[in-house]
Amino acid sequence: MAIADRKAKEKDDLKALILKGAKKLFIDKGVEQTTIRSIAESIDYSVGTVYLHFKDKNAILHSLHTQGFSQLSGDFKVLYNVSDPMERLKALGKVYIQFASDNPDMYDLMFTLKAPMEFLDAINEEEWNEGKATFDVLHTTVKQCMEIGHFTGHKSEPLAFMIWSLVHGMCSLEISKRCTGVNIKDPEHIVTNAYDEFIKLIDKL
Amino acid sequence: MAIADRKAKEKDDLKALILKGAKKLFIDKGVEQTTIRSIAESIDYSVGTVYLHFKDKNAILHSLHTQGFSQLSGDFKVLYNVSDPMERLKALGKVYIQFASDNPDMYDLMFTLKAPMEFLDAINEEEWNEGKATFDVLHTTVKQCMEIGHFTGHKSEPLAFMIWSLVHGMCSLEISKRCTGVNIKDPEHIVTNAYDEFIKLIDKL
DNA sequence: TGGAAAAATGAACAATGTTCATTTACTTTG
DNA sequence: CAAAGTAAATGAACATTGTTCATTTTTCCA
Repeated sequence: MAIADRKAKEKDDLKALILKGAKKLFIDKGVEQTTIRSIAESIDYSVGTVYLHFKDKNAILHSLHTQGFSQLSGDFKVLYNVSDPMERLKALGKVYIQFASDNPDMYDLMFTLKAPMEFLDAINEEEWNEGKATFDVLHTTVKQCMEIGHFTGHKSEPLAFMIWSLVHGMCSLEISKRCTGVNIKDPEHIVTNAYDEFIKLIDKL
Repeated sequence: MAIADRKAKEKDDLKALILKGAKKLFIDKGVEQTTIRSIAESIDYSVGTVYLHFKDKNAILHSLHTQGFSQLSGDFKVLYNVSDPMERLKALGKVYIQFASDNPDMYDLMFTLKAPMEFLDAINEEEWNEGKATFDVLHTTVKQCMEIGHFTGHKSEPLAFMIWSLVHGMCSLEISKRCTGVNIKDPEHIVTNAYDEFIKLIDKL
C-alpha cells in the first residue's frame, strides 16, 4: 500500500503547511487577522481545503497553542542543569516570563484565549494535557523545595498554583496592556522588578 | 433654555438606557453575544440610534468597564473599617477575588479584554484612570504596611504590582478555564486555597 | 403653520466563519 | 488503455457581525 502511505504523507504535509501559514499570520498579525481566508491565501489553497483538514478555526488555534507549549517546554530544558530546586524554581519563573515577553500572542493563546479550551470542549476532552504537563514541572520543583526544608507548613499544590498565578498575572497584565497608564514609574521593567520582589520575599523565609 | 436642558437629559437618559441594555446582555450572555443589534433590539431602538450615542462597540464596552470599576471600588468600602494595614491588605485580596468570582465577565472586561484599552487609544487617552485608582488603593496599603515595619527591604511599587499580579493571575486562570483539566485535587477552591498560602507566606516574614 | 434642526431609522456594505454542490485530479478496474 | 469510481480541491453562497449614511420622522421655534 505504498500509494496509501504517500497519500497519508501528503495529507500530513498539507496539514503542516496550513499550520505553518497560520502560525506566520498569527505571529505577524495576531489572532483577529488570522482569518481562514488569509491562511488559505497564504499557502495558495482554497478556503474549503483548510476545512478538509481542520474542523474549524478553534481546531487550528488549538494546534498552534500546542506548538506554543512545545516551544515553552523546550525553553525549560536549560533548567535541567540547575540542581538546587530553589534556584531552579526561581529560574523557572524567569524563563516563563521571558517566554511570555518574547511571544506575547502565543502566550495569550496558551493561557488566556478561549479558542483552545473551546476546542477541547468540542471534542469532549476533559484534560488539558499541555497545561497539566507544564504545571507539573512547577509543582514537582515546589515539592523538591519542600523536601529539602523550604516552604514548611505549606501545601505544595496550592503553593505551586500561587506561584504560577504570580508569574502568569504579571505576564497577563503586561500583555493586556494593563501596566501602562497606571502611573508605574518604570513600566518597561515592572514585570522583572516585581518578580525580583518575589524572589526577595522567598529568600527571607 | 428649559427645552435644551430637557433634551440634554433625554440624551443622557437614552445613553444610560443603551448601557443598561448592554450591561444586561453582557452579564447574561457574555461579550460575543452582546451585539449592537441585540442591544438595540433589547431597548426597542434601531441600530443607528446606538451609534448616535456611542462611537463604536469599544466605546460601549469601555463604559461598561468603568461601571465595573465603580462596583469594585464600592466593594472595597468594607475595608475602610480595617485599621491595621496588614489585615487590610489581606482582606483587599479577598474582596478582589470575590469580585472576580461573582462577576467573571465584568472582570474579564476590566482586566483582560482589549476593547476598553483600544477605546482609550482611539481617543488618545494615555492614562487608565480606573486601573490607576484601583492600583493606588493597593499601593497605598502596601506603603502603610511598610511604614509600620512590614516588608523591609522591599520597594513598594513593584511589591504592590507583584501582589496585584498574584491575585489577578489566580482570577485570570480561573476565568479563562485554565484550572480545570490540570489535575488539581480541589479545583473548586484552588483560588481560595492558593490565596491562603500567600497569607501564610507573608505571615511568616 | 411651515420650514429648519434634531433624532431616529433600517437598508446596504464589507468582513468573517462555515457549508456544500460542483469540478478537478487521481486511482483502480475491466 | 479507457472508463468508472474515488478522493481532493474549489469557490460561490449563507448567516452573522460592526459600521455607515441617505432617508424619514419628530420636534422646535419664528
